Amino acid sequence: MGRPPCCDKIGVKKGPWTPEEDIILVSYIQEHGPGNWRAVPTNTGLLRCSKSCRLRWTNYLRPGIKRGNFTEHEEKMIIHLQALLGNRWAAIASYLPQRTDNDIKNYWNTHLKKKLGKMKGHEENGEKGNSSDSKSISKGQWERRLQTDIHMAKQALCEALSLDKPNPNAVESNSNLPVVQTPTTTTTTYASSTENIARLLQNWMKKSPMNSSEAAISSDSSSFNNNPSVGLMSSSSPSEGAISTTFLSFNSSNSESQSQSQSEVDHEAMFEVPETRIFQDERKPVMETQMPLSLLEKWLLDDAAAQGQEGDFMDMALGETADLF
DNA sequence: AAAAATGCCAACCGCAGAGTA
DNA sequence: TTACTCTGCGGTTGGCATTTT
Repeated sequence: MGRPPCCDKIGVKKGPWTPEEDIILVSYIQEHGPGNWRAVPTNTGLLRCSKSCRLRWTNYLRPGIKRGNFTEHEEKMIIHLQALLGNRWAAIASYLPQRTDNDIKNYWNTHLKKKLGKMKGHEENGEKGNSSDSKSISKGQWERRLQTDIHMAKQALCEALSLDKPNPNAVESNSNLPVVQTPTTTTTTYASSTENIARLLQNWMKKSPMNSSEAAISSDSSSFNNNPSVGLMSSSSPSEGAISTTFLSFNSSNSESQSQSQSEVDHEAMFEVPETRIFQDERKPVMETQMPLSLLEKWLLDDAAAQGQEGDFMDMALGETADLF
């Protein structure tokens, strides 16, 4: 018996989402929280498969997503992370809390790959004289890189496990984070759509007998706490107080790490509506939103420094990209 | 101004792993 | 243990937008 299709192809709509569909989906998630995607199409009447709903939410409708141009720093992050992690876009995206894996993947495929390709070509032209040397070096570097990747994976695992405990450095290191700023003024065709959604959503909120925060509180608390670290804070007692604490922690973590960027991000104005911000980063563990860059930079900088024999890894990684900027 | 080429990105597809009965 | 469902992930593609000819 073959694998059943993820959804019944008959009667399932495909293609771009309409603002109306977005509203329905957002409204539903606002009430029930993300998750249980299987139930979404049946409960909402959307003629979409569950996968499509999830994808739409995680890649587009989820609050806290930054759209538009990538900053120089984000570019560097992606390039370095791609060198470290390969095409594991979800893992890379976890270090760029406001970006989706799809976004990063697209950006890599459309911009950075070419950029690096050009760079490489340029370097090869410039270094024709000692090409044999560089070949042998690069071979050795590849071996070292593999070893380093393994080492880093181990280290990451150790660090991730240790992060289950409260990390006093997390907030502090967070303050050192370069603030990711993007003048997201890109106006896509969809922007107008989201504005429509914003308007309609606001109407919906006004009309709704129960305001959104109440809806959020009255809904299943676990639905907001898909991520384990948040769940730890409130799952033991899904009381209103506990949930409020969770929301506060959401907001505080965001305001600390993203206050500047948040204020500058003008996209998706609808999600600046306070009620909806409770969704912030529902997909990303708080741990990651609080200290993604510090951890990464720790790898990038400390690890190489601590292991003198592998110091050229960073040289290589940075050297490959430094001239890009 | 129109056609062709290229770029870009939202969305789809299929596989794999985790969870569950 | 097994079969099944659900979800997440990465690769790919279709179609719209923009640029070039």
